[in-house]
Amino acid sequence: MGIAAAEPLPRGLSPQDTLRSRKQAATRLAIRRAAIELGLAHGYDSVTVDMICNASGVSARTFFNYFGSKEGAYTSPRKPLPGDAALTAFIAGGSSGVLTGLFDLIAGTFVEAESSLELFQARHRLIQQTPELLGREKERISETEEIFVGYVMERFHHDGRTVRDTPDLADEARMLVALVSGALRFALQKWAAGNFSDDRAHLVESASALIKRITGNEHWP
Amino acid sequence: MGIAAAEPLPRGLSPQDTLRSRKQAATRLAIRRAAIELGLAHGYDSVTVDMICNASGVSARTFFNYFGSKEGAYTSPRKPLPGDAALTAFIAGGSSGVLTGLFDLIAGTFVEAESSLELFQARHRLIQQTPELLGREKERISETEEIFVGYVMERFHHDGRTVRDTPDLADEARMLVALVSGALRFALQKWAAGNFSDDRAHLVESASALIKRITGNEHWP
DNA sequence: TGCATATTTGCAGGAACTGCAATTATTGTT
DNA sequence: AACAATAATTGCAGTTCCTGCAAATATGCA
Repeated sequence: MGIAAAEPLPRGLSPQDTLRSRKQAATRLAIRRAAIELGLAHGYDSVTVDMICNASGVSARTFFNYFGSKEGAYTSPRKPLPGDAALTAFIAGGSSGVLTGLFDLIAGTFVEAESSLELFQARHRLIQQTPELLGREKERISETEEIFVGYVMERFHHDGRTVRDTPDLADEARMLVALVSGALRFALQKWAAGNFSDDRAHLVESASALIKRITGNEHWP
Repeated sequence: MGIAAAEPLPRGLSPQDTLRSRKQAATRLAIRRAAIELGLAHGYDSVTVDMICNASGVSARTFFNYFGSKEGAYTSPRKPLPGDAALTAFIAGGSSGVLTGLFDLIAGTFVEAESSLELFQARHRLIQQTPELLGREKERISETEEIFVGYVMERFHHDGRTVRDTPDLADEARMLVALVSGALRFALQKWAAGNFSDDRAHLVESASALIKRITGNEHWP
C-alpha cells in the first residue's frame, strides 16, 4: 500500500491499480468536479443531486454509493490522518513543542491527496460561502480528535510523562487537542480567506505566535 | 423584555404573557420532551418527525414551524449569548484575564433558560450518544464567534490596546475566541460526561489550570 | 360582538436518501 | 478464448424530511 509508483509494476503486484480502481477514481473526481462547479455557479442550496448526476454522467444511486450524502461530495474526501513519517516525527518530538507539533501535524493532513490544487481551492471557496458546509468542514476536525488524543498520549509517554506523575494526563491531552482544534479552525479559515497563499510553515508560525502572545498576556486565576 | 417576573404584571403591560405565548411555550416544550424521550428510547436515527408529532399532539407542519428541522428539536434552544450584566463585567475586566473571562462568559450561556434541568440533562445524554448531534452541538459554539470577537475587541479597547499598537489585534481576538471555543468543547463534554456535577466556577478553574499548564510547558518556536 | 391578526393544520410536491435486485463490466481460472 | 465469479452500476419503489400555499381555527382588540 505504501509502494512507490515511480515505475509501473506488473499488474499482479498492485491490487490497487486495476481498471476498476482507475475508473472509480475518475468517477469520483468527475462527480466532485461537477458538484463544485455547479455549487459555485448556482450556490450550494440550489444544486440538486440530479443536477450533479447529469453533469457527471452517473446515476443518483451511484452518486450515493460514492458519497453517502449530497454534502459528502463537498466535504473533505477522507478523514484527515497523518502519514507514518509525520506521526513518527511528532511522537519523537525533539525540540518542537507538543502544541506546535500537533498543530503542524494536523495542518499537514489538510494538504490533501487531492489530484488538483485548483479543485481544492475551488472547493474551499464554495465552503467559505456556505455556512452549512463551513460548519460541517469544521466538524470534521473534531471527528479524529480521539485518535489525536492517542498520539498526544504517546508523545507524552515518549517525553517521560506518566499518569502516576500527572493523574489528569489524559485530560491534559484532550484539552491540548481541543485547543489545537480551535486554533486550526481560525487558521484554516484565514488561510482560505487569503486564497491559500501562506505556506504551511508560516501558518504554524503565525498561529503559534498568536497563541504564545495570548497565553503570555493572560492573568491566570 | 428584561422585566423580572417575580410578580405577575397586569396583562396589558406584558405583551409576552398572553394565552398565545403561554400555549406556544407549552407546545414547544411538549415537542422537545417527546423528541428527547423518543430519542433516548429508540435512538435519534430511528425517531421520525411523525413519531414526535403523535407523541406531542401537533401536526408535522407545526413541528417544522417551531423547529425548522428534525435536528432543531434536539439542539440548543437559542443562540447562546450572555446577559447584559455578564457582558458589562467582562468588558470592564478587572483582575481577571481575557481568556479566562471569555471562557466564563461563554460557559455562562450554557446554563440555559431551560425550564427543566432534568430535560437539559436528558437532552445532553442523548447528544453524547449521537455523533451527529454532538458534532452539531459543538459547532453551535462557533455560530456566535463573530459576536464574541466583537466583545473581545471591546475588552481590548477598554484595556487600552489599539490596532495602531498591535496591527493584528483582530486576528489576536479571533484566535482567542477560537482557543476558548476549543477549550469549551472539551470542558462541556467533560461536564456532561460527569453528569453536570461541577459548578461553573470549577469548570472555569480546571480548564484554566490545564491551559496554563499546557502553554507553560510549550517549547515555542 | 365582530373583525383583525396570529397560529395551526392539511395537502401536494420536491429533494435527499435507502433497500433491493437486475444488469453490466471487470477479473480470474481453465 | 470461454466461462464463471466478483464487483460496480443502475433502475425502481418507497420513506423521510422539508417547503410553499391556503384553509381552518384560536386569540386579541375595539
